[in-house]
Amino acid sequence: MIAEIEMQQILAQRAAVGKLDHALPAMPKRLDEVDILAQIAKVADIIPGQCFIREGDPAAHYVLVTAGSVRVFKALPDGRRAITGFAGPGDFLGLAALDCYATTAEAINAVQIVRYKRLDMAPVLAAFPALATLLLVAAASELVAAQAHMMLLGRMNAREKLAAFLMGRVVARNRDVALPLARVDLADYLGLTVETISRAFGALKRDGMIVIHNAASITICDYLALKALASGADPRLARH
Amino acid sequence: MIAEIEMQQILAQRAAVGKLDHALPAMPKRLDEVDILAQIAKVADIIPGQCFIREGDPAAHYVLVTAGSVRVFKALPDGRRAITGFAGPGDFLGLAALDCYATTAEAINAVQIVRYKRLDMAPVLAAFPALATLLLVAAASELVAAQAHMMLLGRMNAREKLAAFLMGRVVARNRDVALPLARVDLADYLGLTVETISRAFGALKRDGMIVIHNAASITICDYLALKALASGADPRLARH
DNA sequence: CGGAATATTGATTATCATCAATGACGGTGG
DNA sequence: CCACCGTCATTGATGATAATCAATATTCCG
Repeated sequence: MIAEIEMQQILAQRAAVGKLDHALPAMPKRLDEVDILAQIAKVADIIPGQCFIREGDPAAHYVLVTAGSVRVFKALPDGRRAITGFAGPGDFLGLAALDCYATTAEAINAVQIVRYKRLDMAPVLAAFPALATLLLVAAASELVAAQAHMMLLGRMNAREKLAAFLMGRVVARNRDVALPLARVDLADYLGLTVETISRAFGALKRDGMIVIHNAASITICDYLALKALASGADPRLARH
Repeated sequence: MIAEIEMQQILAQRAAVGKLDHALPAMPKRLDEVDILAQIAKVADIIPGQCFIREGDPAAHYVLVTAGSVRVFKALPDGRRAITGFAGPGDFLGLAALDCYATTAEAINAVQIVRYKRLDMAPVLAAFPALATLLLVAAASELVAAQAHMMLLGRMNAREKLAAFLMGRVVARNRDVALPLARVDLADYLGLTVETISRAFGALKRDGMIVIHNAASITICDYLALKALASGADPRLARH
């Protein structure tokens, strides 16, 4: 859900290495930025399950994910959890923060990140406005995704939520969808329980919209029906 | 929910006038920005109920609200609606847009706006990086609010949602809360129906947390209890 | 004052959560 | 290689919460 800005990824990966790649002809104008960014960047490896951004902590860094998958969430005192999104290579974390981080970020598997000190960013942004534009686009993308998700959480039923999620994971025209996440995470992302997720999967299967190979892999059969469901054409389509 | 950046407001209001205010000593360094902004700004008056940003339309402008209240929402084909936020003077709209606007913006009452052509913004941002930072902060604020709202929509029950909304509308230590919006809007904002909103109000009243003067004005009695409810300390606190 | 729009209250139903049990999967160690 | 155990996913039975449908109250304006 967080925008994948490939240029940022390129910048960060080079920053991660800690030196410039003068040989790359595609973006010779960016070298200075990379140079400066590299100076304020720190690479870190995160082990699966580890949390590397904590809700409420002072927001000291922007964090770029360069490898692995991350779940981003908020939690209530009594343990209820809402996953606000997932992040992968090229995604920026820490954009949604003022003084403190608003969310917690946790590694789903082995993750590599690059931290940029926020304080040090100001002069960089001033020197390289294109970078500011990139950050702005990244923030805008997240915002667009967040708004779509608010509609999903507030106004869609279980089957529609699941259909929308599945549609969002379709790559190209391939109808095999991979679900590399646990049911708990899916539930906390869609605002449901694991049991309801299971039943919604079962319902979509019964209606011939999908085939379930196993918990982590399904195939879409009736693409149009699933799409109609996901787009909220009619809540009655989503019954039983 | 959308950040109120007073400097932006100042800039826009001056831009709206269409000329510079050389007499203001507080921010003499900003005059050039204002000058340029004024050239790409267009003021517009919006009558109550009118829609001035439409979901799906090409995102041609950034829009700054200078007067009045705005509701920002997404709609499904069958009419279901999710209000993603409200905007007032000083709030920026159109940040959450890539190619097209992701949401619709509608005037609740008489509204005045200033439109800035997106295309024309690029050189301005390049020339005045501080402006880019302001936009970034505005986007970050919206993002923080959006994430909090996702938690609310996905994981809170009706009474908690209402309590959280009320807490968010408390100004200073004043316990009189104004609700200048219709129940339908509140319902679409909290992901509930008007009936459930009514009953949740009734429940909070029965529990002695609030006093309801009329549909548009309540007073908080038990501030701590309401706050505990709003922060999601325990869902059982929210029963009956 | 009257009538429309809005809000509340009541009765019932639908959806989803909860509690509980079973089943599948994956890794470990015998 | 397979039995065992723990985790995760599914299925079932029941209950709670909120939606829906319907009827009244209230407010807002002309």
